[in-house]
Amino acid sequence: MFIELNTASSIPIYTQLRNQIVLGIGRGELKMGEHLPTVRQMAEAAGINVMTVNKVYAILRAEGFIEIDRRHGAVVCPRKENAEALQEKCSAQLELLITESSLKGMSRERFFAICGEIFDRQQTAAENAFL
Amino acid sequence: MFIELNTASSIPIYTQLRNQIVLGIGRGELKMGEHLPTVRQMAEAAGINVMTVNKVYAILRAEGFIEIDRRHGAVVCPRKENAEALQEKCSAQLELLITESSLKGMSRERFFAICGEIFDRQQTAAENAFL
DNA sequence: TTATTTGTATTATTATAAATAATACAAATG
DNA sequence: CATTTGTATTATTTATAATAATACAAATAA
Repeated sequence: MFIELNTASSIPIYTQLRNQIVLGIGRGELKMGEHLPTVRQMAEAAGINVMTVNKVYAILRAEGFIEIDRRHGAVVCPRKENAEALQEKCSAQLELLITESSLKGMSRERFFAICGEIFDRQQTAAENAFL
Repeated sequence: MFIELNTASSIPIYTQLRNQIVLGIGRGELKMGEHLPTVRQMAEAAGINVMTVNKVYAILRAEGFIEIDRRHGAVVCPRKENAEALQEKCSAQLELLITESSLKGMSRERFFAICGEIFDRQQTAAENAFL
């Protein structure tokens, strides 16, 4: 699980960290039931503050991507609670993304090809997660 | 061209306005060559500051979605300059979006169906733009 | 038991960004 | 000439991001 934060980016550190953990789950680098580093470990490894990491873990828990055990830290456990809310958010983002892409000349076929590649990668990752 | 800003949202006003204009172009509500309201008109209509609108127009120009004529205001004129840079940004966002969606139980078929609908809507919008 | 580690709550401080406000100015228009 | 355009400037207020230094209850391991 590589974490790489860009402090020069306009994207807040806690958002970058949140996104990379979600991507790590999707890629299968973080498997179901696996433990994340403790907030203090993660903070030291990433060179950021403990409370920033704590904020990220709290967000991921609220979003239903992890559960938090006091003693053993955060555990990867994707739940499907707020599924509808998050799917609506995704649809709205998709329209913006597709609009930007197609205005910049990306064809429908190329867009679908990129989506297909991403889905394929995640399917194999999900299969490996149960070995 | 409806502009609806949510000042209670965590998304900055200037980002909301920028996104809605881009979506308006994609939907064909803003046609090629059409004039946007002047910064002062837009500011009054949306109930926000002139400089906030100016910031949005400057961003849209830098992204290649509009051109700015000093006298007649902003003109819709999608260019394909920074196409590669923006397409890479889209790909990165897509991976995050697909990861979130599929972890929340959205199937590949459903995701592609949503994308297809959006593309269809934009194609008819683009056709109407040349009538 | 005792000592340690966990997530978390609290409070304060600094730095940055967002948004507004009040002007002012050059360029273009009528 | 007077007006309107985008834009530059400067200042101020507000909100957020991030760090920092503690502290504490709960759980674990000695």
